[in-house]
Amino acid sequence: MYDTKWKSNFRRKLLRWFDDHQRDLPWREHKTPYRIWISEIMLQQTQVATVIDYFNRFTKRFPTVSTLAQAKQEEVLKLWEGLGYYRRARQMHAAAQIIVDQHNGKFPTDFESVLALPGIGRYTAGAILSIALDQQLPILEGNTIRLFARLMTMQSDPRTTNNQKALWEFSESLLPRKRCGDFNQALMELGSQICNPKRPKCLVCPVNNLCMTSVKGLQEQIPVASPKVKYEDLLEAAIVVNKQERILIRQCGPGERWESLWDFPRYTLTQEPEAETHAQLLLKQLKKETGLSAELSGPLFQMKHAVTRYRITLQCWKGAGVTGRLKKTQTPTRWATLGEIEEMPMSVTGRKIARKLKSL
DNA sequence: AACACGGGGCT
DNA sequence: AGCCCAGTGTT
Repeated sequence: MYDTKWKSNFRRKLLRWFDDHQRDLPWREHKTPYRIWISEIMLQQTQVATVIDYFNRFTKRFPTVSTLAQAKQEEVLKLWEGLGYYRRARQMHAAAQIIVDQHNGKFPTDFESVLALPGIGRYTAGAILSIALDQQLPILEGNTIRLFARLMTMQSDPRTTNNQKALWEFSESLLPRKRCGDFNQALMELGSQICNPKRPKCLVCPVNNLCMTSVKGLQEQIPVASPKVKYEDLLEAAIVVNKQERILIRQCGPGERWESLWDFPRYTLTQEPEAETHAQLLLKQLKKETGLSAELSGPLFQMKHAVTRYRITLQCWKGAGVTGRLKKTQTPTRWATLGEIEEMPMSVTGRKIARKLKSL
């Protein structure tokens, strides 16, 4: 079934389709390794539509490896604010400095060196070098997993180790000799525009007659779904502690969610006892961490959000009548005005709280 | 092999 | 309310 003739048909039809149907995307304008790198990191687990504005702002401010390498981490994170998976930004910044130090400021062009950079795994290394330099390297990610699973009529969970291995091999076996970058992009474009998860558009698919899943009508069965993650409900509280015009904020440390980002003092509440108890609990935590005493009026407002596998209800409290001196804390902590907070990289909920305060 | 890591778009 | 998204790194 996947003989030489099948493959050459597949390549030809896919590339022809791509020539006519590829979207205009900013990282497709000039395909340098640097620009493809930025786009690929941003696109990890993040949809194209979300990335476009971030990519344009980021490459405008940091057009080259060395401009990125020289930047303060705060500024890099600020441009990343809202994108999520902030480790991507920190690792990319670190990688830029490695490229300056160890590769003479030129983005490396051999697979092993690229793979060795922080934040770059097998997919991203292959994507950068194939798309920017047309190197013959396979890719495998969300779109292609689904596409290949259907082409192969894979009857078991494509995310198991064994099936991943088979999918990588399939991806490699499909590569054309030339136009590898276009080919890899075409695979992903087809996966996102035609071979989508729900109700794939097989009627207009350029390779529908090469796809046994389409021929047999098994689109809803393949790919086999992975076991689903269950959400856990969490109750958290954030405290807005005012002193004159300034508000207490802290920088999240290693091991915490939102590492390196700024946030309001935040605590997890075990269950939902009396509001009175919560207030006392929060005050005790605040005192313990910062040495500050305060009164609590609130909750001011509530918001719901989801991160990773948690559904979080966040109660925002307001502290008043602050006394005591801010002691040395485990993580950087400081008093900042709303104007200063605007300029700092914040967690998304921290940003929402700040905006809300501004409107009050 | 299982988890942690974010947030938003879409059904 | 789920599912999904141009994944990587750690345990």
